[in-house]
Amino acid sequence: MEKAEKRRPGRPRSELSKNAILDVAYWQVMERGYARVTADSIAKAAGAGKQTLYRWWPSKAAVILDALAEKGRARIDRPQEAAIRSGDLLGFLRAVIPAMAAVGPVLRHLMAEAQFDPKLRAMLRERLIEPRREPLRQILATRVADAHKREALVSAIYGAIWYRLLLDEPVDEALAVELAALAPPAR
Amino acid sequence: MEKAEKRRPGRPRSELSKNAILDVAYWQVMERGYARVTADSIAKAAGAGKQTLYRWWPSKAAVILDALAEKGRARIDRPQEAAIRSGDLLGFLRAVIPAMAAVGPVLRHLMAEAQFDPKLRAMLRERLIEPRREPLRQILATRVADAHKREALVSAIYGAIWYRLLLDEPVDEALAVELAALAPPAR
DNA sequence: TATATTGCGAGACTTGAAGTCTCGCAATCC
DNA sequence: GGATTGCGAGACTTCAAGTCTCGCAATATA
Repeated sequence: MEKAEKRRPGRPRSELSKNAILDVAYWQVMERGYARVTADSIAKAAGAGKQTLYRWWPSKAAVILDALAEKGRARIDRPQEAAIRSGDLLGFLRAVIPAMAAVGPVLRHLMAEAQFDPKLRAMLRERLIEPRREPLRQILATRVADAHKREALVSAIYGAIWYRLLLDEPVDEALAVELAALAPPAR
Repeated sequence: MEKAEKRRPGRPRSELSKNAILDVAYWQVMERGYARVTADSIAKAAGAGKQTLYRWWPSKAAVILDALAEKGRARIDRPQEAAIRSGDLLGFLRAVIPAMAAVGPVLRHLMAEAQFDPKLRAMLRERLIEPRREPLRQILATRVADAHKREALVSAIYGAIWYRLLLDEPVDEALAVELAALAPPAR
């Protein structure tokens, strides 16, 4: 049902350009900072036309979000798997927090853009927020029985991290330790 | 030392224009929404020149922040005083959370702009964030002895509220109840 | 009163990036 | 071979932020 339309007439989408755009978006944003990356600079450096970018993504921010989500899958989610299986909250936070801090400047700008753009907000929730929230829920499942309480705790933990990122306050291992202590002990 | 320079030569700042600008900024942003308020629209409606606005504030966002902080003092801080004195965390959150939710759309946009502008970020912390954080610290003082733990809890509580505001998730009384339960009971 | 100084409203102007449009060429399907 | 869709290149449009300029108003000092 998805792939029924696999072969449409006309020239197919260039995977080469797609990958080049995502790659350039990621590196430019890391090296120059979000503000100094433009749709033009991405397209130019990727050897692509600006239209090609806008054909597949609705905005510049969407490209960067996509690029970050791509990289994140490999760099963030893998290291956490052990912690998730063993319900090790502290271990989980010790992996998540430095990873988020490392891309903090990008995250903060994406969150900012998302405030002006509901579509991007939905995309952000879907690609970055929710995928990280679910594992935390699993870890907390054995400690907090009530679903509402659990959800509030999820908001408190990720909320604290985002809050500090957005306000230029320390996002470090000490925070991981304190946040881990917020949850009731495993039973 | 501050007011020694009270009388400088030249025409003094017009308090009339200043107040008109702050007032218009507040109401326009409430009625039209942040995105549809421009420096021009504020100046026009306030019967002021755009230069007058930029002479006293560094950016459009700074005006709106100032306007919001002004109103906030009366509407938010007053009702909380009783809760603060009695160390009533739940009462405090029951006052703060609806107040923040009521101006949520403005808060979210200010936080967003602040991500692109370090000066505005400092102003935001100073005018909106810190003044609300201090009372919470006082309430928690009797419950959490360790200063680092207390600070983490402050980040968790306000973080959760902001996180939900920014992500369009419920910021309501239920959240107040759950967040209040995060703190250890008063001794 | 005279002069220097600073603020005022009005509005023209500059800037810069986001997003759109157009062109001629390339790759694919039928 | 014709229809269709994507491509790179780059011109073009749009829009709001912020600056500049002008002539006038209000204050200080002399």
